[in-house]
Amino acid sequence: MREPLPLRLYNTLSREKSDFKPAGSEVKLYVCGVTVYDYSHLGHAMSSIIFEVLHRYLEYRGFKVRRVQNFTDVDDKIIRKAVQEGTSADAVSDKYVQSFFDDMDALKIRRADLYPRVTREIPQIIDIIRQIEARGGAYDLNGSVYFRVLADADYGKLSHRSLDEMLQGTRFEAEQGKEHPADFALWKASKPGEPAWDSPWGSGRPGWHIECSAMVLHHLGASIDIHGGGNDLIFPHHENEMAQSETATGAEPFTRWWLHNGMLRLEGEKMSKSLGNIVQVREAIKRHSPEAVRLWVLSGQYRSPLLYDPESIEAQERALRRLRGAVEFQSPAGESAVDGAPYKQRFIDAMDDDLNTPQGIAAVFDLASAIYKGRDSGANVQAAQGTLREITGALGLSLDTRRVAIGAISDAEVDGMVRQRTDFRTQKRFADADGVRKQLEEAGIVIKDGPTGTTWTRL
RNA sequence: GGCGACGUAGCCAAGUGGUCUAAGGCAGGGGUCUGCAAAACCCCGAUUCGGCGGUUCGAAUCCGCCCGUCGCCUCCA
Repeated sequence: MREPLPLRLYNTLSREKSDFKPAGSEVKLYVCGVTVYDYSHLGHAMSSIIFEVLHRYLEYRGFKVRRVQNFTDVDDKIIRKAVQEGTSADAVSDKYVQSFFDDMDALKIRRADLYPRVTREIPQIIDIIRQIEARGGAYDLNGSVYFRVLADADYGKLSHRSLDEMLQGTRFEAEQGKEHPADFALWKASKPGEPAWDSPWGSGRPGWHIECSAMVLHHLGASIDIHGGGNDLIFPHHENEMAQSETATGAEPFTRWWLHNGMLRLEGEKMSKSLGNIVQVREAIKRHSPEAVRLWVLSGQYRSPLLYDPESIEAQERALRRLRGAVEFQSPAGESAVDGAPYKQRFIDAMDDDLNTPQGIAAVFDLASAIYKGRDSGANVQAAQGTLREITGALGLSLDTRRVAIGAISDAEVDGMVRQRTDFRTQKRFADADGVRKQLEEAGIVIKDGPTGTTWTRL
């Protein structure tokens, strides 16, 4: 196999693809997680799958990776929900942190190495705000602290907007006394009944963006390799996060590669909690297998928007059978082996080009096809089957699992019924044989009569 | 209003100057296997890339205009 080309990743900051090389011995990867005030939806799943696949692929290409994904567990919506439900903000966030893990585990998304939570990082947050203050990047206003955008000469560089452009056509919240309309809160003075912590500026809580800065700096350092999230976070969240972090540490760049995934849409609109057009993960997994959801997400390039359509996921369910079928059979012991290497090379080339998963998956299906053809001509395809498992594994796609419905009949029962049907067939009692087959079909078992006997699989 | 992305077969989706008379998946048609079957395997599929001009020896790929869809500018993966 020839020397692989370097992995290239598209960077929102530079607006172009460039050869990826981590600064140190391990890739520092931070992914913006969810605000835990409700059940997660498929958009969160999409983002989580994409950055998990990035993690896996980096490892596949020989990098060591440390992935950190945060939970934002203090926020207006959490507080509001706590009030509605007559409970505490902690209780609300605990509940949805747990449900996030349950959902992502159900989707077989490999967990990050660390999941920090804002409320456990308050001292670090206060430290950073003090550093920003010390560098003239912040000012105190009635117990709140604001970031001074004019103190940051290149503010706007991530979202590629000047302050003038940002102000055009938009009204920033006219907070009394702010030096500039785009100045944003690093620390919010406490209001009665809200969670609050002591600080040099009085009792209060962190602003929206500062938490991520603190968690990145604390757990990964002043400059990280990759920062990921949905493209709806580019502005203001990531823009502000970068401005704060670079002001606090003086280290530039704060993030070497900014990666943003496209939005999941429902009926042409972005799926979002505020629009109310969401499909919760816990609903989706009742209907779809984790593998099908993953293949569906990866069927598009991660920067493009993805349209939710249950039929599309269902189609992946059928496509998966092709892949599973290609590794399930025992290879003929023949000599002329099928060479998986060219397919693997195509896969790597595609993935190296900013994770072109659609193209990578095309190579996967072509390899499956070659395996089937090899089998039919009696070739030894064992090594090729291994390659297929290897490259699907790099996508986090397991080919060994099938949907087994709760209360499904046992393998032994199926085997018994299949034997009985074979007896009927031997006796040419086809009506009885078909009756058994129908029964099995209703239980989700598919019968296949081949030259070497009858096999069955669960759908 | 400002900034940006996209429009490729019935559907999803790669390809961004010649190897494209355009990957891969789903659906559809034909076939193999089978007692009949099968959601299993094999074969077939756009002379064409939203529209109109232009650049070029050559464009789905570059430029301009138009039409359409979407995202950010406010909480958001």
